[in-house]
Amino acid sequence: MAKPLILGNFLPYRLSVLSNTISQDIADIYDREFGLDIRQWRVMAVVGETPGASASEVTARTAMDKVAVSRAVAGLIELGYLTREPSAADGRRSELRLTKVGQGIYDQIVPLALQYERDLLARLDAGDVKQLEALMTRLADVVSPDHELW
Amino acid sequence: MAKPLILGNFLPYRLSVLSNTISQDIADIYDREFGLDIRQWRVMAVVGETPGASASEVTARTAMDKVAVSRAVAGLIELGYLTREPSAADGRRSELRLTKVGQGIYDQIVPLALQYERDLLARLDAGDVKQLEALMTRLADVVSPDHELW
DNA sequence: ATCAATTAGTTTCATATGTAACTAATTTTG
DNA sequence: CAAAATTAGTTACATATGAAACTAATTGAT
Repeated sequence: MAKPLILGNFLPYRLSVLSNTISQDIADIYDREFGLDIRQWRVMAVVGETPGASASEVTARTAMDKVAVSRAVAGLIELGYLTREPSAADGRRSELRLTKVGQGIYDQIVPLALQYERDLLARLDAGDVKQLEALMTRLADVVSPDHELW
Repeated sequence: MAKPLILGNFLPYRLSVLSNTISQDIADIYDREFGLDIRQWRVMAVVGETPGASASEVTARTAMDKVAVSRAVAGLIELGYLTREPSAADGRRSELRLTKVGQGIYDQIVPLALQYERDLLARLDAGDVKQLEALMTRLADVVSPDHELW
């Protein structure tokens, strides 16, 4: 008989369930504490890292599509967490920056996110964490060998 | 200064991008070759493993919600890949089984899926694969310690 | 310099999705 | 055993999502 497929042992499935569970856990925190969805948070994370980034830079660095970025940005401006200024150098682009309020939110979320990550990794010892990161890097390289940003 | 958060180094983010990329790759294969979406395929995978399973068994074993299972089942019956018979023991349940045609599709997909997995893991040596599985199991146990099915 | 092609970003539209409400069958409680 | 509570599954509704069309600005080609 041919080799059977047990969904629960199938790596892509397990990875998907694991990742979705984690993403949902984190989404619940962001939503409960700050009323943000994951996409909005990702935009804030990039803009917080790189003030003045444009929407297309955010798109390139978040694996989000440009429509999703556009909507997340609109929502964040609406909330008063982001500003958008036309780029002097290129009239098509806008430069995104956190407002004072947005920076305050950002400064609160970052430690929460890092804490979540620490809690997650607390069950693994330091060597395992290194190993996990190496494995993920290699897998990411297999599935999207052209992408050098992550 | 507080520790910064670099999205591209943040494990939950990396996991999400990796998993979504893999899921999308696979979804493209199923869609192109058989016109199935991921949810339909997952239902077929469970029913193929466990003929006579009910929709709620599928729900429990796929991390899908019951509405998604209901719709996937309806689509598969429509396609002629699945049959639904009321359970003699419990009139609320239906027993799901692959049709001949559905079984033929299933028998074609399983090797494709396993091949994809093999290709993915081909870059890792056998010890790394074991390690990856162990790490995923431990992480899954951290994020959903109550779920014993995966 | 002008026209074509590309890029940034938004809007539109059709579909996908999840929550909640619902029906029907079963189990539990008293 | 009758009423209440639970469970299986579907339907309805409101929102989320992505593909494609669109506008505006820039770059490239001639």
